[in-house]
Amino acid sequence: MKQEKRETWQSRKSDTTRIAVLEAATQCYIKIGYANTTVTKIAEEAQLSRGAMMYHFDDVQAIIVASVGYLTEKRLEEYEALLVKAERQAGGRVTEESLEMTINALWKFFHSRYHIAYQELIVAARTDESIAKVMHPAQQEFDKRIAEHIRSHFPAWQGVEEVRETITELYFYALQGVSFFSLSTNKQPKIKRLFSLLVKTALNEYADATADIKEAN
Amino acid sequence: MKQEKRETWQSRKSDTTRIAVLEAATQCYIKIGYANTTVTKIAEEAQLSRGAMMYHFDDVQAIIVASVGYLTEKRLEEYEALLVKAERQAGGRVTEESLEMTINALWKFFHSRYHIAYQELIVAARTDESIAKVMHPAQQEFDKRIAEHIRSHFPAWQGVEEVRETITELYFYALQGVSFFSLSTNKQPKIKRLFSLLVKTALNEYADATADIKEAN
DNA sequence: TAGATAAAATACAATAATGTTTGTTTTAAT
DNA sequence: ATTAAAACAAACATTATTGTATTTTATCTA
Repeated sequence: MKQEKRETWQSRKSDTTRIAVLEAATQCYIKIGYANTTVTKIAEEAQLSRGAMMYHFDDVQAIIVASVGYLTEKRLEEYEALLVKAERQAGGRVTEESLEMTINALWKFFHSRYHIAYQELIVAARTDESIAKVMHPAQQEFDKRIAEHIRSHFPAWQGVEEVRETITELYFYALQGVSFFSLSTNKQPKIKRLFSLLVKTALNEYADATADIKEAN
Repeated sequence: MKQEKRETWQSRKSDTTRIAVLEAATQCYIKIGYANTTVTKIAEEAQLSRGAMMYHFDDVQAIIVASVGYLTEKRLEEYEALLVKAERQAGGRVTEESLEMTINALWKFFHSRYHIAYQELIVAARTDESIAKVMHPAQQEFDKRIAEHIRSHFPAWQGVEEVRETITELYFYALQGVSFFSLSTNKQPKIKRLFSLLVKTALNEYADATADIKEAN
């Protein structure tokens, strides 16, 4: 009994309102944090009455749960935009410059609006079953899409998938760590040194892995 | 007009109650998250009336702010216990085994009770000025103590401080990233691969740096 | 032992947050 | 033009949360 959804005036209006609410929620997570976010504040931010909001979402949980999907999507868009741009500038080769660009793009990603907001939900998910329940599959989907993206945009690593994956993980974890730590300290960590090491590590691993392949032939 | 604090019955009782409250707060951060923690829940967890609690702390903020100091201290204890133990088993050398032990100790640290609780406050500090105000100096103090600890317990890196620092940062950021990501996914990342790479990287950097020094002589 | 003080519990008041109900406006369909 | 339904707004009731004031209990000291 799947309802045919026509493109009516209402459905369009409803969609824009829903998005306005989710954007408002995002803004609340960013500005006042998940812990201080309330339906009232979200409604204010969306310039909407609470009643109107609750017409589109049953309760608070519904908004939060919808936020997970919304932010996952937005985050993916942001990631792809940033990394496609970096990749375009860098060309397809595995060089110091291209790796630096990749790292800088990742850096931007981990400091972007949507990721900051998502971080709040990640933390909330640890102790909130209903968030975790939607976040885990969403994160899996996200990982899958990222993996696809890397596969198709970094063809130089073809044949050394294992190494590529490990380097990818290292880069993600390290930058997530930097981004997170920067929340608790004022001092700028010596990012450049760290980035150089990350570049160097990738170059080494890549050289080793491709040498192994040539050797095998 | 500094009041001389004698070791009276009251002062002892007061101290144990304060600690009970801070432990209860910690437990709340861990079990229900910072966002859902209330004074009522903390009092329940501490098996204390709210009135009694508010006798020791002026308001919620006071408890949270005190938590930062308490957790910083506890976290440092935990860190030192774990890494001294690892270092003792590993001996003073820079080997694959010793680095693996160090990483495993760090892994445990980043998954420990107190660190998990502290993570909640790190996130809260981003949007709460009063928390950030005490957290930033606390974190600086923590970093300083860690640096001292590493200096005195990893003498093999003497003369290559720059590399040691960079590796330390890499290790901290990467493991913090892993710990944080594990909140949003069920899937165990391929930790072993990553750890191997971290070990390899440190060994390479160490070898390079010490070779440079010998060469210079 | 009586009075003073610290610690803890209880009771009270004010506010904030949520969810629900009811009412109003706007668009779509007949 | 009238009716139905969607979108939104406003008002209400309930509960949760905080902070404060008051009371009780326990310990110390003169």
